[in-house]
Amino acid sequence: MVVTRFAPSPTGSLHIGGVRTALYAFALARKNQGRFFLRIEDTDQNRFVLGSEAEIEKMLKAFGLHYDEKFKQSERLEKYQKYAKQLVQLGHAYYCFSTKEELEEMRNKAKEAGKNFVFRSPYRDLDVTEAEKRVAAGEPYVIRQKLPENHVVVFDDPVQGTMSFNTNDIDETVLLKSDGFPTYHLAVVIDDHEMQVSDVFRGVEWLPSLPKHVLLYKAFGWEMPVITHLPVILDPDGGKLSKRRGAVSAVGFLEEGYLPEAIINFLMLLGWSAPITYEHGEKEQEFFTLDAFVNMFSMKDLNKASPVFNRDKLLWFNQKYIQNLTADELSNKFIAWLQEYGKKDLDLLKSHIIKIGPDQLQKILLLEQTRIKMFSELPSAIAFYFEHNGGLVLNGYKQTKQMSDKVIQDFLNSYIQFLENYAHELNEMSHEIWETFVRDYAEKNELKAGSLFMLLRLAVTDSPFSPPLFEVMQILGKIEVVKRLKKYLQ
RNA sequence: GGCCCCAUCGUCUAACGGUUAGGACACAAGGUUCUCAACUUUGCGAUCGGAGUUCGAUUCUCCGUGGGGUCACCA
Repeated sequence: MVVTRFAPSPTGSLHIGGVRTALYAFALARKNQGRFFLRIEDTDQNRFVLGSEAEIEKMLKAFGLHYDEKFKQSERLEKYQKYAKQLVQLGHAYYCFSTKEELEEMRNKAKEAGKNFVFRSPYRDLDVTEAEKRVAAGEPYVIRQKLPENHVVVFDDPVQGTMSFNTNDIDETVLLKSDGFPTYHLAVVIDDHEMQVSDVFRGVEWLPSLPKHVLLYKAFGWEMPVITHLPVILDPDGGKLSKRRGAVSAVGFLEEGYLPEAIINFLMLLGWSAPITYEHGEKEQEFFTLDAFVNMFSMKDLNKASPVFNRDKLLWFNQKYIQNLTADELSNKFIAWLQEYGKKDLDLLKSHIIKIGPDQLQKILLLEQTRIKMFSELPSAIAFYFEHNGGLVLNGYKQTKQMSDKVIQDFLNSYIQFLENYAHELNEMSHEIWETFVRDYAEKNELKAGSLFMLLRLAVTDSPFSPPLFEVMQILGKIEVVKRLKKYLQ
């Protein structure tokens, strides 16, 4: 049975790269009707961040990456200690009494001398009973892995291919810390074995410590899972994805108003391509639902090179996903976003939205649907429906600068009259009647229709950019439109 | 610096050893249009360099160059 897991540590916000790792692990498990576990790697007491675990779970849920079971390493401490001691008995580990400070000094010396430092403890060949005596006497200690000398470890990775490492280049790493907690190296091996994990996905940053893990499996006599090292996601500026250009955490993207579906779709394509063949010149499919991805997923389509995180492309995906929302979805998701991630300064907007009701909100959002790329643009885009300043210089714009104040006043007056003479609400007026009025007026007065439209736009929306004017005015209603226009009457 | 890895348009990527090296994002120009968008058409644009192997290398091998990862009692 295929068993995969996602194993983040609760040391802060979940990185977007972590979501991608989880996505692949999830996909492999689901595709093969296997199991997908969440394992919280909380063995570092110093870096523990409260609330981090809850956030990880919340994100997995938001992205649709549902897990079958959850484990926590901190709840399994005795187990690690037991295995560490077993390793000592087997001669694959030893008690070490060197202090952190001593080690640091050795490293610094080697660095100054321009030499590479590969740690070999003075205690590695100490008699075990002797060592146990010192431990029993209360001396602080760690348990270190004992490596064979000049031994080549060969490993095969589905994505990275075959790699080999020499133990002479590798430190004898700590397996059990002096606080009794295991390090990652010990804990992963034990847990993956005990959870019967068949396939591991993790970042390439683990590659250098891979031989340690291989040797541990050997020492225990356990069968190894297939381990796949995923390339890191790079920043456009080089190096790891950095915060300078926007969010890097999963929540961060949700806060900015990206849809989980869009993010996950973008993430799929970052290092994976669909096994579909196309005709020469034919457009390729790049929209995939999670289910479609799971069905198509295969290790062989994973890429080895490190991709650069292209925010423009993500934004484009998000725009497309927003465009494809139904009116209900659009308003529901926006309201959910406002409630979940809307900051304090949006409280006023929230109350406005509640006041106008869902039908009116939907009309407003529909007009914005093709105009925004993420939800965070929406509050400022729709603010004009609720607040109106009316302080613009109407002929201060490219389309209106030819118009004198007199011309503007005349038009405003007759337009207001036109509205007031209309017996019903604007909803009942046809677009044609409205547009004909403006165009006829322009013609009679030798004006450009475009400049009149712009004039109205400026007066009604406080902005030279807005959704189609007539639809906006229909939403605002006759009374409100007239009120806004009258602010410009002298 | 040691060890490990990578290399196709600016970016994500496609291409049984044989293609005018394809698609997408971005960018530019045109169309549409009451503004901004959206939509649409077209354009720009790549096999890192050098040796091999081969009738023929983007594809295989080696060497350079460039980039990345990692060298904790962190994961």
